[in-house]
Amino acid sequence: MSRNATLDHVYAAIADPTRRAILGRLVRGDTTVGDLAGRFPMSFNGVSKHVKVLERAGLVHRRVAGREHWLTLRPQPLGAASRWLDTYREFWEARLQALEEMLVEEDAPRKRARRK
Amino acid sequence: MSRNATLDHVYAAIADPTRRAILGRLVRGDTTVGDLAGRFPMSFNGVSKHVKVLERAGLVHRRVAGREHWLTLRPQPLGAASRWLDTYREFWEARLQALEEMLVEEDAPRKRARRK
DNA sequence: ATTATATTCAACCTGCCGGTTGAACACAAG
DNA sequence: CTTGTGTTCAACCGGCAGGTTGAATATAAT
Repeated sequence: MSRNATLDHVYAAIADPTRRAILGRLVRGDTTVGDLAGRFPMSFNGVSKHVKVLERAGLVHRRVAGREHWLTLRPQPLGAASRWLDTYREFWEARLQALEEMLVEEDAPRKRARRK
Repeated sequence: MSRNATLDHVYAAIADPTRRAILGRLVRGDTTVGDLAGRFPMSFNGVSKHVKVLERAGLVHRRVAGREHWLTLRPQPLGAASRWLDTYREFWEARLQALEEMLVEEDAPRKRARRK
């Protein structure tokens, strides 16, 4: 339950394109809030809030250095998120649904006719 | 851009524990809205809304049969979600961050002292 | 000391989310 | 045709999310 709360936060965090873009920048190295703010069509405070959401989800670590706040990617929670998705991997990989539909809509009528 | 909108919907959909539980039920076979409604401490309409969110994200397909609505898991969008996460896999697997921190907080002071 | 820079905090707005209730609709069964 | 069942639709509510602005805070530069 408390673990699920974290999973909630992580998925909610990466559901926003701005925040995914921030992670995309952070994966190439640490940076500051101000640097990020310059990269998005949004107020400084808007970006600052997004960073806070990522922090709450455990995806970003903040290190205060003088008046600048340096941000580091913390990718581990993404590992947990990916592991939950893995439960379903076999299902989308096999794509049994699509195959089954083809059978239902094309072959099945023939099969039924044959059985009769 | 239009693909990202889908990714937004998928992550937002699986950020809710009730919806993850619905997917967990659906992976074991098709079922109806009413059946799902019986499984959660929530009104029928509450569950119905969650199903609609999953549908919008392309994770559930609805087939109307008489007065019942049968739901099928559509796992493909989870594949897209997982693929985006894969970009970060190497980072959380290597866990270079944790190692680096240990160095910074333990060895680095000694190193600095030695250099002086 | 004053000014400029990097940032958060607080308040506010709009709109969506999770949830409820009550009505309406569609179909099945008597 | 009437009644019961499975479901959506519409309206509403409290709260949170994404965004803005304005002020406050802390540090650096002059």
